[in-house]
Amino acid sequence: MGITKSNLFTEDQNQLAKVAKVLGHPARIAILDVLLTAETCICGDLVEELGLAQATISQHLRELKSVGIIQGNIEGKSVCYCINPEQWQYISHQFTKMFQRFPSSHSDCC
Amino acid sequence: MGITKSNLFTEDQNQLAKVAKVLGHPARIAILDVLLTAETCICGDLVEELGLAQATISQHLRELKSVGIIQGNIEGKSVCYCINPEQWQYISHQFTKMFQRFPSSHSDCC
DNA sequence: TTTTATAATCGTAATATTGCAATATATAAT
DNA sequence: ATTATATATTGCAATATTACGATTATAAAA
Repeated sequence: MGITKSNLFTEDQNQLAKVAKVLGHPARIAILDVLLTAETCICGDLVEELGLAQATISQHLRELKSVGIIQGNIEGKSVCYCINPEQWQYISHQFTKMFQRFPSSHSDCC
Repeated sequence: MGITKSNLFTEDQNQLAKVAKVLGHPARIAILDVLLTAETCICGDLVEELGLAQATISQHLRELKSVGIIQGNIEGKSVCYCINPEQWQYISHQFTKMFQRFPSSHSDCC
């Protein structure tokens, strides 16, 4: 086994899970933290900021790009990464929609 | 390797990533969907609703419980699962806080 | 007590993820 | 053209996850 049975679930469920999975690593949250904090877009300084090898950072960046939440633009011999505004909003909305389905005024159930 | 270097990151980053990781599987999103939809708390009907084996569902439930987002109460010989209101709110707030750090009126950067 | 029903746990195979060194690629500088 | 710098990709070892059959634990029912 070891393979997720995506066919059992809806498109929405698979998509939300995929984004959550990408957010499910502290290095990737840390990368987003850096991109959110820096007023200007940070490039490969990420390798110095976080204490991971260059190859590892590059891999995490690729995963973040895979769900479109960040984008990278080549700038000379380095690459400038930043949040992708549209996709950030979209993903934010998807999570918010789910969280809001549970009324905040809900007493304990079973 | 294969082991996440949690020591490199902040407590907040590790915690948010941990919750996101738990949400990062469609079966677990589907379980939350069921719990959000059912007006009353659903128990092991989850096994029938989703098409996964009982052992697999039980494992996913344990992971959801591990971050406190759901709770299970023994009811006779079955177990009633439901959303944990306080933790749901807390987790919702953590995600919202992160998403709101990026101003919605942000033009493309680099 | 024995049986039945429900859910958790154990053991295990298949697959995925994490991390890094080494290498490849691409652009800038000399 | 050669060298230096920055990033991506490849290959691989260690570890984690997914899924399920088999077993165990618990409690209701007979």
